[in-house]
Amino acid sequence: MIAVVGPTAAGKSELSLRIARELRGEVVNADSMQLYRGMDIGTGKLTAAERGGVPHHLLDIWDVTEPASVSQYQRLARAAVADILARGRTPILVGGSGLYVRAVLDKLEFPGTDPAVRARLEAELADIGPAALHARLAAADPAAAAAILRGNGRRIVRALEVIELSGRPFTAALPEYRSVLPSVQIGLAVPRPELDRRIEARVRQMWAGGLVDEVRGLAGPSRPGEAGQPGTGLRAGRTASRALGYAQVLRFLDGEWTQAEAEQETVRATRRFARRQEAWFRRDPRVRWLPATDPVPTAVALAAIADCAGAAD
RNA sequence: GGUCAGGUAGCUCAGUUGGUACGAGCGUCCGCCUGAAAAGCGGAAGGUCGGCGGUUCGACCCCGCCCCUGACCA
Repeated sequence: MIAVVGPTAAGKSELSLRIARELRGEVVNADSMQLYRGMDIGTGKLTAAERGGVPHHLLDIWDVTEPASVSQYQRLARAAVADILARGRTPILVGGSGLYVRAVLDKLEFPGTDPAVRARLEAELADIGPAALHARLAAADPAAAAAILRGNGRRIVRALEVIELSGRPFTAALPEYRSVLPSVQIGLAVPRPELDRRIEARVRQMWAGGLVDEVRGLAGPSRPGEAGQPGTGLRAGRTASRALGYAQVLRFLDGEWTQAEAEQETVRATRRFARRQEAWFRRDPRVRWLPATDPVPTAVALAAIADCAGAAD
């Protein structure tokens, strides 16, 4: 299979469409936020028309109120890939969510989770603070404690949860990159200044293109502070409400920020995100990087794919 | 022309009764990342403290002049 990765605004979607047409491929989404129904403008989701007949899988599978789950995504995405392969077509995994890409491509297994245990640990975190929990983790699983920074409450909680549920240490170290099936990863590289420009332009386009209305619609009628009925829509979503653009529009709607501030914040946050994406993919030695020229020549991409395919692991 | 306030990290600003700038936030760069990952966490690099001269053992903090910015008065 083929994967197209890279930072936001690099042109992954556009390139994947052309590759799909050339190779009789079908796209499998690996963008954590495009998994949400109704989150279209802000996630840069291609419209049905833009997809131009190329089948897309794993878009719009979750309601904005549902928390995301890499594990569930992994199951569904792998099933989609298997199905595509079974039909003799080429799966093209496209997205900028590093963990999600690896969940599909690599030998990754996620230990279980339990809402009750999770809730209890999170309450403790809020109560006792990350340092205390980290100390407990150190006693239970020294290796995990060493790998997780003492300030990272989120990961400490998860580690403790896994230990409690499995009765075994939380194996935090995921060293080698082992693919479960032959694959080629194409990364789109954009020079920083250019990337920053693209991001700003993209964000402005989203705001001009109706992002505020989209968020308003997803947020539903209830507003915090207003008569009861706490979050029925986007605000109730632990994951979706934090998405780039959406979180900022929400704060604008709440009067916390002016529209201009929210927009600027979105640009800033997106740039930070793009750097994290680059860092994530950069360390994967299997990624074959191509300069993300405005349109990446289809021939160049295909040549890179063919070149890598021979040595695919 | 005069008065007052201010000129300290790329930006916004703290700070020192004169003794190596404890700076902070943001930005930048880098790293981490196993069921929230567009999230979460961490590290680093950046300053001749506006310029010149003076006082002093020693000045970013005192004095003088100059330059710049803002407000106000004429």
